[in-house]
Amino acid sequence: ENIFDRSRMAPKTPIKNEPVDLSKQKGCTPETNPITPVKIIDRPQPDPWTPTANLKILVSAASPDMRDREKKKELFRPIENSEQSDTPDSLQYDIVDDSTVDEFEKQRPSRKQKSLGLLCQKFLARYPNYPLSTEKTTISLDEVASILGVERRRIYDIVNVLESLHLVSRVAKNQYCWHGRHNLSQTLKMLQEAGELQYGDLMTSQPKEQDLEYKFGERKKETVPDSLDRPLLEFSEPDCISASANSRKDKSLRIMSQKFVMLFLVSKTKIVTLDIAAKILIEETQDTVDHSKFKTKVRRLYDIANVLTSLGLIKKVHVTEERGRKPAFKWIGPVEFPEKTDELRGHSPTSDPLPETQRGACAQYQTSATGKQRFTRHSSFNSAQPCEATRRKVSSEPNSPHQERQDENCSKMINLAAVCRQKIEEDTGSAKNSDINLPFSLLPVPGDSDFCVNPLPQAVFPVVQTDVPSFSLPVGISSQASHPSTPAASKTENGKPTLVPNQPFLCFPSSSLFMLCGGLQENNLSKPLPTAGDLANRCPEAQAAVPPTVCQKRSSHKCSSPSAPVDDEEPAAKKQTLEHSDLPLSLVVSKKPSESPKAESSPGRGCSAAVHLETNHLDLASPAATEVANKEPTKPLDCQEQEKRSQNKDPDEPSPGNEHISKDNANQPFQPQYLYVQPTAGLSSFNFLFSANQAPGAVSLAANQLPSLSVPCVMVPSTALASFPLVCSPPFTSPLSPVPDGSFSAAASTNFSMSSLASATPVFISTTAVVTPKVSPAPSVDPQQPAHPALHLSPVLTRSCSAVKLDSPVCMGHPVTLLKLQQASSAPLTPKSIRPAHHEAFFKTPGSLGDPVAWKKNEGNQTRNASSVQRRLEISSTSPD
DNA sequence: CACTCCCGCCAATTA
DNA sequence: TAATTGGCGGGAGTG
Repeated sequence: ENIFDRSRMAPKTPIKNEPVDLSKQKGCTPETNPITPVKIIDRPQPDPWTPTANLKILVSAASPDMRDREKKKELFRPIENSEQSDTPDSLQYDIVDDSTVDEFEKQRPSRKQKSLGLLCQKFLARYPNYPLSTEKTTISLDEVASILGVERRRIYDIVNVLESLHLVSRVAKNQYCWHGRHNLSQTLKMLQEAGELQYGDLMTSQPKEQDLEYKFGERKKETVPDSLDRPLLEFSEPDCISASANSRKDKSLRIMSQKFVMLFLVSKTKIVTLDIAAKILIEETQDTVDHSKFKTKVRRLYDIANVLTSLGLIKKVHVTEERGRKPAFKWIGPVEFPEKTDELRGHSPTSDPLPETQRGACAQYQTSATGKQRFTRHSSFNSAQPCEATRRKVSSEPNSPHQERQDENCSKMINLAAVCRQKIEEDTGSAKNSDINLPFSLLPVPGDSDFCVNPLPQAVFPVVQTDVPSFSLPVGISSQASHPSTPAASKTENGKPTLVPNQPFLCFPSSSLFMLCGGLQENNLSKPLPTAGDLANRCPEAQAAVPPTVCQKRSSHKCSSPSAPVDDEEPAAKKQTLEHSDLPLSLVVSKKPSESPKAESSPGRGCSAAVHLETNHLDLASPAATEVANKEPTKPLDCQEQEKRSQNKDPDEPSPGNEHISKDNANQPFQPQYLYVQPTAGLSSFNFLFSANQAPGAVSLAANQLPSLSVPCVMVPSTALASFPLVCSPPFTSPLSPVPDGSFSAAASTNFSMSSLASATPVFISTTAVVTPKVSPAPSVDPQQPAHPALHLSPVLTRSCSAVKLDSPVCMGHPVTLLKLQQASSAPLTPKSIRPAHHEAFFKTPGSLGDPVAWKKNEGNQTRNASSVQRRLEISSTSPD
């Protein structure tokens, strides 16, 4: 601390600048340090002020290796840091900028500055949310501690929590492996499931947490106690089997963290008060609850909460109960994945996705995106696991061979998705945690897909048909789609895309394609949609309340995908509803959350994908959908999702351009259509593509004119994509027949719209976005190529697309680019796709600039702190603005 | 005063 | 035995 003082005095100014000082400090530090044993001395002080710079110096001195690492890290930081955004506004650009921060903080290291939350942010800033699979980042505790200028003990606190969520795994002594959030959704899902088993009764049964508390008190012991640790462990480390030795570790922060998260996931309100959590946790551990224990537990919970807050998974709120006001935390992370998917899933059995695979896939994809290697590393994650295994135990590996295959195929998609997510998240994340963070998760998607699958396939097509006469195939497609419903089978089958030659539709391998939704706003509206009605009923409020325009705007902005769903009459309503719900969501737990009632799955998704699905269901569903819809879960989900979306979106945001578009769209018959393809079961990680329905609008192309087709989104399962080429036939005259690869489906879809429109261009754009897919090998069917696979689809498309879109895609290298592209497309259509926006973004092609704007707005509004990357994207994409 | 939660002692584990 | 992990709770900072 003494050191700090000095640093304060003099160094307060940005530290970085002056290495010299640092060096000096070093010398000093040892002396000063004497107090603490060895380690402490070196690093402690310097850090505080200019954590990074000083630390680095110190570190470098300490070991060359560290230096190198640090350098590397630094390089990354700017890009990766998006996370930071959440917290410190200033930080956004560079974490590195400690200097900036320092200025504020320099003055004195107040306690806040030393907070675990802040420390965690710094920590997280050093690593990408969605690291490319290729490189594993290893984390050296000593190094990090020195860099961050804290004692190791603190790093343990952070790492333990992160580990509980599988964001990192311990490889060896002092060595941790950074995984990022690729598996987060999966992990959360697991936790949710586990939580339901353990706490479900309590949480669910009780309307309010308060009640829960009471109940907990009663039940705690019963339900929780024994199982707690074990299950948790398992959850936490699905991969790894339960920890071998439970000893102390079991009860530690790691477990507590998981349990704590479980409580959120199980809670309807998504709000958990500290005292309740403490009680529950204590119970688990022990029956006797000493006051002291309680206090200790609460302390730990604060520690955990700080880390989770830094991750953007929860935020602090106050719950006012009868008793009084209590400190509590609200879950603002994704919620959907787990639950209900099962129901839907029935079909897609498999999907158990292996986190690993997903990861690998993602990584692969990314690489591919980069344009380089593709699949080079599936294993990366796997390897990671081993690490964990070493540490703890190895787990059984669920993975089956097929999964791997899928992985490959899917991986592409997944990667895209992952990339998109990252981008999105980054973008949004900074601004807003809640929605942003995990919008898509590979996992969730699958689940969604599942839902969708049943109803969707058929429904979708029909819808399309309704909307666009041109689509002759829809039916056929739908049939195909239905097949896919069974994931496993499909895979084997895959490869064969069903093509409908002239059809506007895309054909996916049965397995691959789940849903296609077309939303026609107006037109569709007219349609009788049983499902929609149902949906609407469910969320009647929303429907009524939400002004269409608004929704559209949002949708356009945010995500095409969501919007797309909206397109359909119902969807819009839903969206609206969602919005409403979302908006209302307030700290107060009870109220809104309740709405989402069960949204079991819904919430989380965050993923646009999920949304899509839902929407799709609704829309598509009309026929089948209704049935599906009937399923309670689905509905709620939809609602929730919508809500989420809505949340994400700000109604206000309206990007001018987008708005226009959206309006136009609204006016126009556009129908956003989504195509959702689900990967085979194996995919658990899914891929989805969205085509932006928005595209039409977004594109500005004449999209407005073109209203006829807009295929908002296409989601394709990775597998589908990869293995099967999707075929899109040009709906209309324009024959797009060419089929984009699965990956492209989105593109293809867009194309349709485009084609129909005549202004193929926009569509193409989307395609371009798709381009990334090319990464994937697509076995395909399509002639398309790697280079511009999607483009090939239609001649027209090819031209425009290839030329234009592709180029834009150039950006591809980074996910960011992709996003932008997507964004562009999105704008117009969907009324609200709040969340979806993300998705949209993905899908959106550069061409549709308008959308990007929307995005920007959305994100920008939402997140002030868009990460640098985000900004970049936005900027580039947003040019329109 | 209550809420947070930093800090670091010191025990359990591990190398 | 030394080092690493990490439980734990005193007590300080904040409002």
